[in-house]
Amino acid sequence: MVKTVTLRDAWSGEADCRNCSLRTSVLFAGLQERDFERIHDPIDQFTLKPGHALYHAGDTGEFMFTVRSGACKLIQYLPDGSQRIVRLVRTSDVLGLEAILGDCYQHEAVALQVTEVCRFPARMVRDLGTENPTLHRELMARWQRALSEADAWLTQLSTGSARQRVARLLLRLVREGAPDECHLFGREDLGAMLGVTTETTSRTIAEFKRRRLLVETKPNLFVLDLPNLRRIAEE
Amino acid sequence: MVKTVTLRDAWSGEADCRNCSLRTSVLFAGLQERDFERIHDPIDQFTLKPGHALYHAGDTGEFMFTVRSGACKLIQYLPDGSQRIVRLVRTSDVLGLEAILGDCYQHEAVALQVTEVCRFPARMVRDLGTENPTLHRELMARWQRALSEADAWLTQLSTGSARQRVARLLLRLVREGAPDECHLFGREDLGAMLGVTTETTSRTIAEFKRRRLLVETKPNLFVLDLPNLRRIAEE
DNA sequence: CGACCCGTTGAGAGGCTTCAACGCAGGTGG
DNA sequence: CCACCTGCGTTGAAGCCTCTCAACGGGTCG
Repeated sequence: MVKTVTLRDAWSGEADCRNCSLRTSVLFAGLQERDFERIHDPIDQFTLKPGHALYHAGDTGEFMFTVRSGACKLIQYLPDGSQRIVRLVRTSDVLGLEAILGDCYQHEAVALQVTEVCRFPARMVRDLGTENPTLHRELMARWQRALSEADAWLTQLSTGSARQRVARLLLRLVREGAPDECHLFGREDLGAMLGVTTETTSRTIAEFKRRRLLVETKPNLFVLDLPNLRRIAEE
Repeated sequence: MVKTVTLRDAWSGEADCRNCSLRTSVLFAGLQERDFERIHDPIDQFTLKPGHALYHAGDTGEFMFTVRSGACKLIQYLPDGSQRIVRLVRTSDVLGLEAILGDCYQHEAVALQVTEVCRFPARMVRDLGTENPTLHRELMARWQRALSEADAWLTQLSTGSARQRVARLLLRLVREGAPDECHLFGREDLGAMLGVTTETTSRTIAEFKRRRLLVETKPNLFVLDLPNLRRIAEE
């Protein structure tokens, strides 16, 4: 299911951070011109196909990544072999923070869609971070955000009935810009995010569709009935 | 249930960080003498009784805390009013990391046992951290540890049958020094950690006791049958 | 002694899982 | 070009697990 791909195959060019279109929202937002001059290692861009892994749990973490577009799931495996998705990483999020500490990756990172990422050496961030207070702060903020996300997954997506969980997940998947639209992933992945089976997920979503809480406009693109979904999520 | 206590009532003295018995394992492990000279604000110690809150979600986070002994639960509430325990904080752990960023507290922190904490201003850590690479690194490591804990709670304690969850929680509660002993909390708290009801938790633990997987030596102190509990946890 | 909290246990209902089957789409190969 | 296969979403039926509501006993504290 998960294809192990050499990143060589996915290479799509060298990044130009100074002129990055995400420059304001990205980890390096606070860097000045003199900081960029200190970046000597090349920063590469990659394009991942759905199902392809960016890294595996236990790999030595030499690199960190910024997601430019698309989405990745962070997976942890249970002793019995089943998997649980512990977080989603989307545009402008950072992958592999643990590499700064020299830890190995804690999850398997797998693309859910076509996903573009920038890769940079963790050592570079470590060095810049000790001298640049803005980056230092930004790093802590990223960790805190990841932690808040983790807590939210526990309280919102792993608590309550399957119907509530699905509703809460749908509401979390909408993005600014299209506040009532939502792109859905495969039922198996949704189930692994919610801690329920594929069948239960499918049944619940099918029921939502029948009740017009979800309307499929294009394949896998849904318009949400926000008020009623919120009601279900909270009841 | 949760008593809101002014910390004034729980004050138990001023800390002497230089001679702290936890000095080597605590956030300030890397501080040098010259760093301590820069600490002018007093660092107070408090002793909390079970059920008493250290801070509430949404409070402005001015302080951080180190747990010297005991244990606190970090609670988040769901829209319907039910609560979920998202993490435990125990000896030498840090509470309120988010305060460094100026965020308000994300959880309600409530003592599960008699708990001693040291309180220090977040601003102090922020200032020391920007100039002290060791502390800087230690802070990131603390965040990473919290994140790993959060992921583990999701995959181990919120996945699988109630029997598996209880077994995994028991195995997580043993501490170095007494590798097969474990102090249990109230059934309601255990349930809130596992995402199951009080009754299910009670039934499961009672069943474990009947099957001799748990033997109560003192009130609420249990000796564990590690091999068999591991088997249940992983099956 | 009575009130209360907490852990335990029972009975019934409901929800989720499990196992199985089916249809549909896309891709492959004859 | 079409038959075939495979992956995925859906649906059904049965069984099990967990929740819900309720009751009971032991302990503590006023």
